[in-house]
Amino acid sequence: MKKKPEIEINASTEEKIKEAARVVFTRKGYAGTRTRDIAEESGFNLALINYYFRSKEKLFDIIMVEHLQLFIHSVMGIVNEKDTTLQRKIELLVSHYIDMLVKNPNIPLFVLNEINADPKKLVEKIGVEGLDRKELVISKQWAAFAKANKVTVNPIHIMMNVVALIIFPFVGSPVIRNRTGISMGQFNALMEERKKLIPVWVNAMLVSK
Amino acid sequence: MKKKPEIEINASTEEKIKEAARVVFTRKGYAGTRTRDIAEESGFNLALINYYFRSKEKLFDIIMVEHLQLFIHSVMGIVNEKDTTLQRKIELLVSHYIDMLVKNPNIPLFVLNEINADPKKLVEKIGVEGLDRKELVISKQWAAFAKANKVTVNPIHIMMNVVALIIFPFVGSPVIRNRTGISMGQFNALMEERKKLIPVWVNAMLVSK
DNA sequence: CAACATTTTAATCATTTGATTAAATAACTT
DNA sequence: AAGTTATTTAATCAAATGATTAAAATGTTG
Repeated sequence: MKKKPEIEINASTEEKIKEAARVVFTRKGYAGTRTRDIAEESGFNLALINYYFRSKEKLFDIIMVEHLQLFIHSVMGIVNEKDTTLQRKIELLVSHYIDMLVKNPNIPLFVLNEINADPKKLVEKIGVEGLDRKELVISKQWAAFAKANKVTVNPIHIMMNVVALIIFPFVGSPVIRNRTGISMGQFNALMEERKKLIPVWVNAMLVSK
Repeated sequence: MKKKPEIEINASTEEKIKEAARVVFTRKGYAGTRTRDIAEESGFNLALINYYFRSKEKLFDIIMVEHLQLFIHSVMGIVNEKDTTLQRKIELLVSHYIDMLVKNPNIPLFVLNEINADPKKLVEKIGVEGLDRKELVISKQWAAFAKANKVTVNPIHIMMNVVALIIFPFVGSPVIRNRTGISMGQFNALMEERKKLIPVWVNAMLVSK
């Protein structure tokens, strides 16, 4: 027989192709990516891509699911902690996501795009349909906080705002950099500042009337 | 000779094709759009598209420039008013943009995408390189406001935040709707609320320390 | 209506692109 | 080393796609 293949054919080559696919797909999107681009980026022959992943779409799905999981799984850990306050969770989420986005600034636009292209296709692939938002620890914390502080605003607004303040600068980065003339380094420095600023802003929103 | 052609060949057909192109490009992006999709959407033959616009790219450029101008020109009017306060300008911008986005919810993702695909190509096409931000009325108003209220935060943050709070919900709409389960109608109602909320939130940010 | 210009179409090209195949090379096992 | 399996490649296919062409249909003018 053979030793162990079966599952892991050759982690090295396969991973190189995936990495190349990640780069190209994330930069150009599904429709904008040619299988040949991935071949070139990976340094391997075109047929290799199909040998390992059967089709462009299958490879894409793998990359996409990994991105989404990176996005979602980590958040669940924070959001469902029992002994972390609502405010502290926001601080953690902001800091955690900005760190991640500074390293992978193209992910948000890519993900938003492809979700937009086929909303239902992707939701099922990440296994989050099953969770009831109302059961999340953070939901209960919000309810308690809202009651105690007489906050009447729809929590969806707050959710949108937190996510918007974190993600939007990365999505709009080319426009922002062009309009303001700041460098990539300066941009990242601003993002670093936002780790502290966003929680303060969100707090200010909550107490504003 | 001929009557007046030269410039306006046939506004009706040409405009129908442009409208179809607008719809398809905005929904699927440049790479995701087939010239045949536009033909089908417009109801005309494929060759007509090339007859009127020579190529897919030329047609795309026209649509894109129109979108960007819709986005930018209107803002300039508001931003450069002499007799409107900073706070009032924010109210006007928010209200104006949300109205526009409720009608054209796909524009932001489309524009962000294509700018990302080729940042320099688009900037030149809208004729905004020439304007000096420091000379804008709103910039001076900001400087005065910041001094009077001892606001030290980089105004780029505030700019990003205002734009983020306005635009992000539309970019993230599929995710938001999926996660929260709200309908399109409820979503639009929330956007309507935001016209009043965002200025309040921005104000709260400015006075927060 | 005749002559001409404009508008629209069907048919066709040449590339691009996702995918397959068959064969060559490398790696591993005994 | 021989035999077997895994990996990689060059060559090729079929469908999709942007674009062109030549001709038909429609409209306009004198």
